[in-house]
Amino acid sequence: MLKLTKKADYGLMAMKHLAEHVDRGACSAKDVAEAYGIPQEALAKILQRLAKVGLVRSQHGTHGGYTLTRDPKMISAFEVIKAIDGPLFITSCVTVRGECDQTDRCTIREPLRKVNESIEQVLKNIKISQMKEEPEVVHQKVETVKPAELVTIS
Amino acid sequence: MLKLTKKADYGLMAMKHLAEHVDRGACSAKDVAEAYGIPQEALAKILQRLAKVGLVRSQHGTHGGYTLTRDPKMISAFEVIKAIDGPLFITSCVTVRGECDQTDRCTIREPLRKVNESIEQVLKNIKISQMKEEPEVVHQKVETVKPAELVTIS
DNA sequence: CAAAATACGACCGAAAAAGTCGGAGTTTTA
DNA sequence: TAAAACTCCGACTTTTTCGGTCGTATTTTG
Repeated sequence: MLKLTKKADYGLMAMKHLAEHVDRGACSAKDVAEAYGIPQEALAKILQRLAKVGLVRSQHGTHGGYTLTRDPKMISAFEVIKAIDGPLFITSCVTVRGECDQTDRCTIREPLRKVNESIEQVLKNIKISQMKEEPEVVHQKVETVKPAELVTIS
Repeated sequence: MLKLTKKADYGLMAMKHLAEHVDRGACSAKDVAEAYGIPQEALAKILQRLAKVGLVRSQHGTHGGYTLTRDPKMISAFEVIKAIDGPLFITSCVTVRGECDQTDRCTIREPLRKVNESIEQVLKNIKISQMKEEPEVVHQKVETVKPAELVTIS
């Protein structure tokens, strides 16, 4: 629950790897897979999806592989995750159509949508270039819901 | 991916329902289930978990059911979700032991842990009493990671 | 005692996730 | 230029998780 898939995980690792090796030209799926102990074919499929949405460029043949198409400072974790796992929704109520598929009596749709937006914002703010161990933190404004004192029930 | 389970969804709906009917005494699982079109047995099991962790109090027998044990202003969505789905981790790398089970070569563990904390904070800040349609938003400080300009790779 | 409600565990089918296999396309090189 | 080496690409299978159901026992009320 509320967990990234391993594919998204792998994707982020791969993107970070590519970001660290921009000087060395293209990295093959095999290279990246071996570097982190990821099944090669699994990673290949992930990189294919990233290529499809244009986050990386693929190169066939000997010495081929994948390269970033953009500065890693300009690529957010959100983009990578979305490309691999599809649009993320915190709850089954919040679908692409903005509709609650099960019942129209669902009353928590809107507040959860706000939470969803907050999480999206967090993921959009972290970039591939920041994916290092022990990043420092700053205080930054993120949209969240009103404190309890201001909205009451019954 | 990054989605709440339906169980957690149901649990939040039920908690909100209980919060709106504190005056009417206990609500049975059947009542709540019928109100939102949720399978009764499924919801019962969820309410049992909430009872186990002390978020609601259960009452056997005729006119029995469940009641909140606390002011809904003091119950966060995080507590409810955690009770139902267990501790939430944004990635498979971040386990209870803080260890990456698959490989120690994982290099994105720490940044994702920070993201995880940010999301926890968002969920801790939203309370059951706020679970109404169209809540207004405010700007609030949430810990997030450093902007791209300040941390670079390679 | 009978009715109403919770408590608990086992079970099953469907859906999603994780991983595997064979094939197609490029580049290199002899 | 043709074969070999290397890589990407898409379909398929296995495994796990989720969602829901059923059955039985227990507790309380009328």
